[in-house]
Amino acid sequence: MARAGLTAERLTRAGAELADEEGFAQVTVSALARRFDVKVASLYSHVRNSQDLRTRIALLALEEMADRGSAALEGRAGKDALAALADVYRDYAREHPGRYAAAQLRLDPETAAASAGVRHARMTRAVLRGYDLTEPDQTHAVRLLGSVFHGYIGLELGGGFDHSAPDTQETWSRVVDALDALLRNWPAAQGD
Amino acid sequence: MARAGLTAERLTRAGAELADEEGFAQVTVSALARRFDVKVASLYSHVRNSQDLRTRIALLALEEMADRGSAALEGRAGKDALAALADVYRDYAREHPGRYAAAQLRLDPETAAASAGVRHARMTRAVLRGYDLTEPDQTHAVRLLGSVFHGYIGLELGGGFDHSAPDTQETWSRVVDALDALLRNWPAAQGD
DNA sequence: TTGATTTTCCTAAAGCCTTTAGGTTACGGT
DNA sequence: ACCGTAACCTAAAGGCTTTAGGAAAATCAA
Repeated sequence: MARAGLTAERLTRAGAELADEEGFAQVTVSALARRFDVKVASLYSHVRNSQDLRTRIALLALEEMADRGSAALEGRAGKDALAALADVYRDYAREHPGRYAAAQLRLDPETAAASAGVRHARMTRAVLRGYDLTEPDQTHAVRLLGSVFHGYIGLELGGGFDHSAPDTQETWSRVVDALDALLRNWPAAQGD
Repeated sequence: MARAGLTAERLTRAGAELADEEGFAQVTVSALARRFDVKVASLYSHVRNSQDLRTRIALLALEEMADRGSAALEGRAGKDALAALADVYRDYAREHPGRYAAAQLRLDPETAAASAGVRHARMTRAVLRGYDLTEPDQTHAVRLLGSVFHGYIGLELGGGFDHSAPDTQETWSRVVDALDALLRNWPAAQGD
């Protein structure tokens, strides 16, 4: 019988689609085998195990987001850049909730260091170059931006904002405005 | 042979401990049965199913956090209240990572409405009373605070800050300072 | 073209988790 | 003491993961 043409890449891609359609938690070796109409054991020639599969999807998502981020940041600076990067993350999460969830997976240090995660860190710092922050404050700001993006998207995707009134798009712009105002006027360290 | 004295409550509590020790994902009906030295099927008299067990743990965590929050907010206002509430969440997450993870579980609307989640929303609004925000802005601010708390704690717990320099405690205070400054000086809606 | 080699995919099987059905047995109340 | 109601158990089916080892397609050489 003809072969299915399995490949780590094709499996990863199909896994990402599965994640977006059914949720990242539903990405299993078995489900993927069903998609390719192939026996489960066959996948193990291409992917080490279930964890490996999920990690590959995470890396794919990080890469895709980083690509979008780079493109969005080209030729932008200041608030423009901030808003662009923020939208990249939010839009990606809305278009690809499963992939976005995958990207939150905790990677072991070496994998993380070799991943597109470092590009993300660089991009955030690039945005912050548009503001006047001293070095230690820049790190605090990187963490704050990461927290807001990750936190907001997580809550919005999880339906945490479903039962309150103003629509989430409005809040999102106001949050970006607020971050811009904050970075433009970053408070000095408080005396104790 | 003597009975184990199972109860939905005891199972929930033990499940919460299991979550803190091994991670929320490792909370399974089987693991819990092993803890009580009881056959798996026995748990199904007290808990509807695996999902039900996890939901109960989530509700417990929400309740515990709300209790801490109420206590922390008593007699505080303004930045003091903001910092206190922020610390409640962060400290709880650090002490009880599994429970905290459980609290992120997406609940169906009725369950959520009957949960301590509403107390959390009330507490955040109470903190915001210490700042001068119009009604729609207050909602935006509620969402921003939720995002920052949830986002920061998620990243810190996930080890997202492990590989950068300043310690996370320092960043946390600066983030709270920043939020206070921001709320004190909330930017008006931007013209387009 | 054909034979050897490699790679792909399969069968088989063990282990763990979930969930349901139906049977015992311990305990509390009368 | 006895009786009914939990509480707990045995049994079994179904799903996912992972490994071991076999069969067949594709590749490449002579």
